[in-house]
Amino acid sequence: MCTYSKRMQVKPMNNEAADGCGELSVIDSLVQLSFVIQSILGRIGADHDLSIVQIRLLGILRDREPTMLQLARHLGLDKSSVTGLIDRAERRGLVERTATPNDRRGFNVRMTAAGRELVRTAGAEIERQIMDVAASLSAAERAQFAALATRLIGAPASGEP
Amino acid sequence: MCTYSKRMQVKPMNNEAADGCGELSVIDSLVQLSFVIQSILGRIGADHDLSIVQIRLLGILRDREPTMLQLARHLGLDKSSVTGLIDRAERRGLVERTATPNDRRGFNVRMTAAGRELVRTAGAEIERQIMDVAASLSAAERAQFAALATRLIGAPASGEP
DNA sequence: CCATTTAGTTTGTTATACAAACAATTTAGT
DNA sequence: ACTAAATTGTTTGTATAACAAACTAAATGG
Repeated sequence: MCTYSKRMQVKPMNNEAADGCGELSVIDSLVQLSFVIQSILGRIGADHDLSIVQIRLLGILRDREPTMLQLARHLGLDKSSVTGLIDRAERRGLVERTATPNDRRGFNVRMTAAGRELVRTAGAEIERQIMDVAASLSAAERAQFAALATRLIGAPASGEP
Repeated sequence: MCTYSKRMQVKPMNNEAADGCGELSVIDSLVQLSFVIQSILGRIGADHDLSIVQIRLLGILRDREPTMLQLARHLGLDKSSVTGLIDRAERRGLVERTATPNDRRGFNVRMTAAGRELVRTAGAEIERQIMDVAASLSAAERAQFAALATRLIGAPASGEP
């Protein structure tokens, strides 16, 4: 038997690895694939002292300057968690709080030049490593995969409105 | 432009959502998909007071009784981290340390009945929610997706031997 | 102009992860 | 057999991460 128990693992225990296991179910393949990708993100993040949440933060700030609360919503975190997240990022000079025009309470969060630089290099590494994974498919298959995955992502995911 | 900056986000900021964005690149689709899945795992885990690592732990223990060190390797954690992980799981009665036959230093870690019960219910919920996501594809497309994903997972992922 | 929201921070608690130092065993070398 | 070296886990100290509840300051609505 080779399905269920593998679902939660990044890598199978023995080296009767992915192939020795035949075709995975959609569910298993989705879960395992997510761990493979997250593990790449985590490893490259760690190389640059970035957690996955920080990587996501920088990704969001790439073309936006949201308020703390907007960040909290988009990251799915409590606002108090975002305070700490931004504190640490700001201490490292990756990000800065700027005053908002109309509201003297809130800030907008903006990425600094240093932050952009870091995103650029880390992003390139991530791109490279994921491309390595994707290289096991032909160009046509990759396109097909991307098309299917895009539709999967489009699904409401059983949460918010 | 709609590719790069979206890569690190779970959900796009505005609701010009996934569709409004056209086809994602393989890289973007992989990263986003991984966040969708991880978010499901995280949410259901949270419902049962389980972190994603704990979910993985229970998944591994489903059909194995590894030593602490084996667990550390398979989870990609330091051995000292595993001590804490197992301590907490043991305190909750999900897991227990058992003596190993030949080595008086080490233990094997075994899931308890309570642990199995929890895995069963949480696993079913995860399965359901991921199936909801997968439901946006036809059965044939799901099979196709699973086939492609299985091959992606088979790729060495640029780490260990 | 006061009552209520709203935006963020502070405080306290818990989980998580690592590294370095340590204890107890096992394994090797001779 | 007996010591030296390696292995298995735990402990200790530090940092990040996340939450919830209490709190401050500013905006909004009657």
